[in-house]
Amino acid sequence: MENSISSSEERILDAAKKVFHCKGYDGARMQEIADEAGVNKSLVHYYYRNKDNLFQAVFEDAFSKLITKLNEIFFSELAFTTKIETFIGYYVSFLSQNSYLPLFILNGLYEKPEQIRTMLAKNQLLPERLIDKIKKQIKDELNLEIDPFHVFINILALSVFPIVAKPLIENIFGYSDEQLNQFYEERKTVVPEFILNALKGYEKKHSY
Amino acid sequence: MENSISSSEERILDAAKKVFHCKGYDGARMQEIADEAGVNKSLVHYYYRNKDNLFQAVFEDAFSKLITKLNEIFFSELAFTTKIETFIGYYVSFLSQNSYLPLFILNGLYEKPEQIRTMLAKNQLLPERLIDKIKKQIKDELNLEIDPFHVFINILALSVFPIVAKPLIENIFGYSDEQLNQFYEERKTVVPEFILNALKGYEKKHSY
DNA sequence: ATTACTTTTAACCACCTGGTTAAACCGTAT
DNA sequence: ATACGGTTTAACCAGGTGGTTAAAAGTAAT
Repeated sequence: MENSISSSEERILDAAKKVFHCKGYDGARMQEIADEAGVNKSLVHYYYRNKDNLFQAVFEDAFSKLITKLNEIFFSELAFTTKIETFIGYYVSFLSQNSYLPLFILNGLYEKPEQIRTMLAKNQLLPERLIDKIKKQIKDELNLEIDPFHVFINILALSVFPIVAKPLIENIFGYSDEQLNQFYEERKTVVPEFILNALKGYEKKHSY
Repeated sequence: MENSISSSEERILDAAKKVFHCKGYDGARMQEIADEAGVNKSLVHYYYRNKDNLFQAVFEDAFSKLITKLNEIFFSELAFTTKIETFIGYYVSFLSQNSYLPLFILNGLYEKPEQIRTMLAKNQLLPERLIDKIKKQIKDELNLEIDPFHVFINILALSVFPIVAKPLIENIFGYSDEQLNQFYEERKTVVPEFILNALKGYEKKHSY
């Protein structure tokens, strides 16, 4: 019973993910989602009252998928350098296989920025703690004088941007799918190396 | 005469920029653009036959605005280290004052990636030359063994991502407008420092 | 078989969308 | 004055939009 009940509902959610991820909120059509799920359009409204509700379900799923793993890795007991390697390895892999996700999320955050904190609460996340953890590790393990927040954003930027800019890289430099995947594969080692090299530069005292 | 003719057309284009930048192609309404420009909707169709045309005009403007300056700086005769500082300083400034632009462009590239090369041609840009130039400078001036393409993407990532992720930073870390601007201001020095520190790590021989 | 319930559908609706058309407007040269 | 060119507008349209409704189909207990 539960299987057949949720089967339709799940198929609708899966269909909604496909369509919303690719076309965004405004570009998505309820009819297209219904077709993709192989059900009547009314059934979509039956399970998710309206477009907003359905979109939010899709968005929360995507957001928590990304943020949960991030949180998990950064709160683990790994050494900071290992942590960076682990994070980038995982994120570049996951994002390059779901390359539509980050842009989808960034767009959603622009449109409804107020709901971020609600979502953080739902996933029991406290960003301040995360920064504190990074700060402590940078100081205790590496003895660096650098703003941990900039480090965190840099790690994120170097991992996420190349995925978001996929069509740019693809077309400007005429990369094939294979070449692009190789490029992402390379980044799993290049980026951690790049970051750790950068951090070494802060071992001595610095002023800015 | 020319002033009054172009006045309407320009006001329409300006209005279209505002609306498309914020709401994207699908979210934008021709009526809203007309209202924003203070003209009848038919006049929008009179000057720009249809929505696609108008959007393309807006997109080309935004794209060339960003790519032209990038090209100019990277092809200048500055030393590579100065070049990085100049580029990041300019881009962070420009983008933080036009924070909707990069996401707008990235979305456009996802939707119509095939037109990138057309646009590059229009602006007389050859990406291969750009990478060659960077490659030569990295080798001649700094004697580094590192893939110049990754360096270029890293520079771009560290400059652009924090702008694209503005609502994330704003809301996750509860930054006010002032704090956010200060954060961007800091990045003008932090990011070049970070990159140059990273590059130093490649001065000796490396293998990967 | 009947009942009571959830799931699924076809038909429908009010509204909005991009786009068209034909007429009005306006400056200017004749 | 009027005829002519580009400019601007009101009115209109076909097709699509999210969403509703009421009836049908399925399911399980009695």
